[in-house]
Amino acid sequence: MWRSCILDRAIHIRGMTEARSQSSVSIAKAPGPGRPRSFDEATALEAAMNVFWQKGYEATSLDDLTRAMGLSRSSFYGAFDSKQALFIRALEHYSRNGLRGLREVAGTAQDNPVDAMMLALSDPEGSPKGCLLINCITELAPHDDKVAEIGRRHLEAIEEIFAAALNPGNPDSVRDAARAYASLAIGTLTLRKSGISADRIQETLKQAKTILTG
Amino acid sequence: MWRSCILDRAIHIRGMTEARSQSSVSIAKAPGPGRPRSFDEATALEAAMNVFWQKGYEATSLDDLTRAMGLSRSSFYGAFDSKQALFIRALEHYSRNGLRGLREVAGTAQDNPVDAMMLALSDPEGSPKGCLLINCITELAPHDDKVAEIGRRHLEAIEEIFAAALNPGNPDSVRDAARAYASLAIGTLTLRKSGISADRIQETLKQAKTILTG
DNA sequence: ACAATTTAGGACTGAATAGTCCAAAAACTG
DNA sequence: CAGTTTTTGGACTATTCAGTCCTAAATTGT
Repeated sequence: MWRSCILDRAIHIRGMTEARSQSSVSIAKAPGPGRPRSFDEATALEAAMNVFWQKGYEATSLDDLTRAMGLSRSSFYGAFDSKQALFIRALEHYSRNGLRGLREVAGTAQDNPVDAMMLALSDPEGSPKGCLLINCITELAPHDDKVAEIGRRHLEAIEEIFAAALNPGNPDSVRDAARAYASLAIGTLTLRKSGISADRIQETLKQAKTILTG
Repeated sequence: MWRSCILDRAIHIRGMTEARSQSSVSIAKAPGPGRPRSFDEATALEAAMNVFWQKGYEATSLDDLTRAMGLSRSSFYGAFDSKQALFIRALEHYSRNGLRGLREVAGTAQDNPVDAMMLALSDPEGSPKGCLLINCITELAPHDDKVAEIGRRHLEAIEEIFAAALNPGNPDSVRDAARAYASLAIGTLTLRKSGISADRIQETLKQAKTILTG
């Protein structure tokens, strides 16, 4: 459903048969008695994630969320405990999907995984929404330990994928280089957000590549 | 008064003789009749800037601002028209000071201006507050044209300084390389914000340098 | 069909928000 | 000193915020 930034290529796991669909985080609940939910939790989570992605955490109101998710306030608080808790779940969902997508990119383009990863991460084609997690690190990490930790883990995972692509035999030897590549990708996302055209980002990456490899 | 991120090394222009001190943006007002202000506008602006820098725009309340600036609400609205207007002035103040500091760094370290700029921009020593303008681009640029424009101009100016340092004779020929350096610096700020230690940032920059120059 | 159980709708709450207003005080000018 | 102008403190307002609560509706098991 949501494209842009290959880091988060959809996949959108629907329920296996019908109603057992659930967020990959929470354990599926017994069908039990009582009125069944009229919404899909995973879909709602994804809708919420997109709102956070577009507006940031502070600027997103509960009305924004319930509107986008198609939920009443009761259902919202019944399924997700609070704005904060939902936010954390959205971040984790994003990170999980993004890392899977990135590994897929690195694995598919075995001729030049680093270039493919740079292109996917900086996402020059997509809308300049940036990366949700980087947005949130910038907005919240200094004041929210949980966000900081999720962000740090996400970035470390990206570095690890870079390191494995740079030197599969001995990834530890290229940790700093991997971090440099990650920094470059992150920087281009910010440039893109400031309004610089996608073409220029592409040129910048190409240029960086020729400098980096001599 | 405010250190961290050399991009914004203070300088703190106080009034020339005594009371004529004023924000470098607004024109000094005639001393005229009436009760004089009990605060210095430039100092108050700087205090406000630091609050925005620490908390971001949305998370900063008017009480936060007036407390930090030492102003009553009346004085606040008398001197600055609104939270938004003050914010824009703070951003412009920051950009002006930061670019001056960066030019100074580039000019002083004539043996290796690029390295000096990278170090100053990524500011591994300072607290991980990041760069105010980059924070704001990430938080607001997609929804606020004015912020986007200030941010874009700031980044373009940084690129220009890099280009001049890379090839003083023909800066236009190294525009993309300059942008690559700027991206790298921006990326390290985000890494730093996520909690990665200053030492690792230094190592990453050193590594990037050896890759970049062969 | 009936009791048990869960969701849904939306009114409601208390706190926090940006911004306004006014009376009193403080300074300059004549 | 008197009059004018400006600043100041803080009370006030209208709106929005996240979160609660209660009633009605929908579904299950027996």
